[in-house]
Amino acid sequence: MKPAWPRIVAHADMDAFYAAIEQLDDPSLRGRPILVGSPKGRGVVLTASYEARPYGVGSALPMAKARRMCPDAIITPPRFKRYQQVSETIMRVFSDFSPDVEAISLDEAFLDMTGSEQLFGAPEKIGRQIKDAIRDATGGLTISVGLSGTKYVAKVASAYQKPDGLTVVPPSTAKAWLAPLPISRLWGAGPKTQKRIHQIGLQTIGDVAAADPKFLAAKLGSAGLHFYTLAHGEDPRRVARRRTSKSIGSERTLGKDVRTRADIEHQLRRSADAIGRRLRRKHYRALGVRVKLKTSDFQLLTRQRLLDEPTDVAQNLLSVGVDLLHEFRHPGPFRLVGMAAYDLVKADDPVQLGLFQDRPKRRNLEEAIDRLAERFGNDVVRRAEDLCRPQAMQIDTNLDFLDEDLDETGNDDN
DNA sequence: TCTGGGGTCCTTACCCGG
DNA sequence: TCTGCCGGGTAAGGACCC
Repeated sequence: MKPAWPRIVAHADMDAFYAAIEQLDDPSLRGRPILVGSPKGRGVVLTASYEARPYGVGSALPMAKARRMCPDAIITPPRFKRYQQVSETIMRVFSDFSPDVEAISLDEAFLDMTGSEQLFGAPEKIGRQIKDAIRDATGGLTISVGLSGTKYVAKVASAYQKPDGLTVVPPSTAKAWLAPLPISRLWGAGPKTQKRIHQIGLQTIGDVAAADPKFLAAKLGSAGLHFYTLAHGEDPRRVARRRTSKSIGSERTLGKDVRTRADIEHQLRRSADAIGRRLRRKHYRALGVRVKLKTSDFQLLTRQRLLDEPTDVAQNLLSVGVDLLHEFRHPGPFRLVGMAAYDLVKADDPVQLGLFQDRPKRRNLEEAIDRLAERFGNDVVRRAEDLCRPQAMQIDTNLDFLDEDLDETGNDDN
């Protein structure tokens, strides 16, 4: 069988994930409008069931407002542990279809299906089988699937006929298929950017495709060229497994704004404890601490600092955080207090840990590995890493050869 | 009772050393 | 020695995504 498309990318996205799980677990909720989110406090709707959406409610809407718009809705607090469980189930299903699964969130992933037609048939058949497998594995949850030749088009396709949708866009027709869609379907263009694009007179993705790329770059910066590429149905990004986290944070919007140093420090301690626990569980250590305060008028302020030594101890994070508080000039009050650990190194990776003081070298190493992963696949690189680690420990004083490798492969990007 | 919490990436400003 | 320029690194903020 000859491959019909050069690449096959699937994007699979669960329908109203949290709300659908609540309805699955409690049959009395089925067919009724559900809002998942905290019923009290200053929260927002995390997910609205499809029965609630005709009332105009959806994700990110303040809960208080959503209740007014949809008074009959049943509000259920989120059960993230349960969602995590179901997520593991669906990710396992995805991995039955492809070794290259890129999880975007709990309920959404890209699957590189290139070369799997012998196994699963044509793209449409692949999509059907994914949908069926998810329904069987979860006990009835539905998923929407999009298939095309690039991540971007697959992503737009999966949203095209939600819920329970299946949309196949052959790469040869991708550009024409995208053309009539509104700017809001440009992945990466949020409210601010959409407004700017409208202001330069463009309404549809087709308008962006037809525009002069130099004009787009002048108006939107590097994002302009990116959108131009997407609008042509092109997207060089590969389906790639997430490697390592860049930061781990914990923040909380308080029921009541805080002003005193003691109250703020109390919140910081909560965050530091949570972050420390997650760092240790995931075997990370942090080399940077960032404190975040949001004023009552929604101004977001941050202060950060690099550490001398990597840590996963809450008390260490906290003492830096408390110290950083002195650098904020704003008198408050604050509605949110948060903290994040950044510049993470793997505690169980002696190479990374040994290099912790040499940030540039560490970054080079990470970049080089990413490039290799892109070229040869994640599994090959993982195995190579395992093989090389003991030897790398011996030569960790000199990793300049990696820079040379990067130069040689530098042309492959385009 | 009007605006979450988890992240990522990009831009800009500034400092510093060569 | 002074100045300008450049590039790297860090910090702060902003936009975006789910």
